[in-house]
Amino acid sequence: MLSPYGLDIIESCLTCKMRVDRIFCDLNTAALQAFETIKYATAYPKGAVLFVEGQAPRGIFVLCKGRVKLSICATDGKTLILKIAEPGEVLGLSATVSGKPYELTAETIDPCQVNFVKREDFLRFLKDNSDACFKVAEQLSDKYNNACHEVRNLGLSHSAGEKLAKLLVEWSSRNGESAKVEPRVKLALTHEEIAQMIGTSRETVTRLFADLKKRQIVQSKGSTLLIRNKAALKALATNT
Amino acid sequence: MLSPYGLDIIESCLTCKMRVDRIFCDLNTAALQAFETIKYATAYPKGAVLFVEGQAPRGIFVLCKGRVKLSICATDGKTLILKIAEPGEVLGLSATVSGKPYELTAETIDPCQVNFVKREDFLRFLKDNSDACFKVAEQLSDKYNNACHEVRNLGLSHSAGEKLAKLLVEWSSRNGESAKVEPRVKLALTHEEIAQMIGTSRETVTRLFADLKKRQIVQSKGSTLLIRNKAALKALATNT
DNA sequence: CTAGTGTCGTGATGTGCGTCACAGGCCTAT
DNA sequence: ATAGGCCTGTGACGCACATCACGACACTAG
Repeated sequence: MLSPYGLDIIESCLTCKMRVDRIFCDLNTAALQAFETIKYATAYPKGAVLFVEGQAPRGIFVLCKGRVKLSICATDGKTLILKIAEPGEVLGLSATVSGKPYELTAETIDPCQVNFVKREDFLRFLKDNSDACFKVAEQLSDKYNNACHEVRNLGLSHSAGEKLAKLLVEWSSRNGESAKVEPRVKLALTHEEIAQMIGTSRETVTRLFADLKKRQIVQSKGSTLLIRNKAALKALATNT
Repeated sequence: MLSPYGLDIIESCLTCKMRVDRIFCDLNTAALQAFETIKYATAYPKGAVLFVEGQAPRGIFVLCKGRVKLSICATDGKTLILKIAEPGEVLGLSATVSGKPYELTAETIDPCQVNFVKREDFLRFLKDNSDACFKVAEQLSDKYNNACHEVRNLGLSHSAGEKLAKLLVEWSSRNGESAKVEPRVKLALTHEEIAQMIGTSRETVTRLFADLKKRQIVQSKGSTLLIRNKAALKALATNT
């Protein structure tokens, strides 16, 4: 089946291939079937907003395909991107559990497929499935962990360069850490967005990249970034 | 009973007076009794370290009395205080659930009474008590919420003054928001510690306070701080 | 009483980076 | 081909804040 946005739709969580270590995808069959009955499989185009920071929680969004940008935003429009969510992640979980407003804004940056579950349905589901409930706790722990890292990176860095180096190190180690080939990072974001991830200005990011290139630490090749000297990058990430 | 540190010990969670809206204190009796059997009631002097960031999780610490400073720390010794935990809070929860290392360091700043529960015992308890499991999810959501606020404050402020104002507004609204009396804040922390809470230097905090006093926005009276002009403070907290 | 330690207050100095301003490159639309 | 978007690159300028380096209290210990 093809969605309106040119996406192969994953029909059912029961047959979803990405079950390994995905939340809600490795539950027992009974729970999965219960989940099937309450979820709404939906598709979004690129640039769609799943929820906005401050809204009352409508429910959870299980991301099956595509990436979603999670950000917070100040009154003056200044934006901070917290993370780019990948398939398998559950969005809006903590707000849905606690009943407090969504803490962040979620916006698709690819065409996305999403399973939505209404809050009441989801809470009932949790009450009935203690396994799922425990999984939720685990997932929330992960999110908390993530947020702590974010705080650490933002709060304990001495310079913008350090933050950028940290980000690049993190990205490059996510994309398969094979010691042999030169690590490379797909730059899917603009300088503006990178700036928003490390809490600095676009111009500073541009300048920092220029500096890294001049010092032979990285080298850009189209839209991918080769990391020529990972040791130096790591030094920048911890030092200064 | 009196502890080694001059503390009245709360003997049992079954009779604990602070049950209202405290996690684990408003469970059903069966669950509470199960909890009783696995918890270790312990007491710590001021300055004791409950756990250190990076340690493998030993278990959870339910804070019953006293305050605990939660912080993260960079390799160079720079420290960021995330929050001061109050009685009723569960510390080390997310690490214990996920099995990942503690994200922060917890250090008592008062003599404290704490109920400790070993990780294996706690996980077993959660499997057997789905109510408790749900409460844990709620508590984790709260923590996540908190962390998001921290990120917002650190990442979206334009100046140190703005961050300090935010902190003061938050403190003053916690201490009973009675519109009539002039709001006041008990300054239980040194300038150094306040600096660590907003990610700036001690000298900057001192200068900011001097400035606030000169502008008649606050006024210090011993170790408490009167807020003479809350509107102006709030303006500083959002503006600039 | 004096020495020692922790906290606060304040000046001088340097710099990282935010901001403004503009120029050039690439892509789509018409 | 031309125009109008986005994006990247660079220079100039100024200021907020870190850092260093003091001196002044307050409090405890001996």
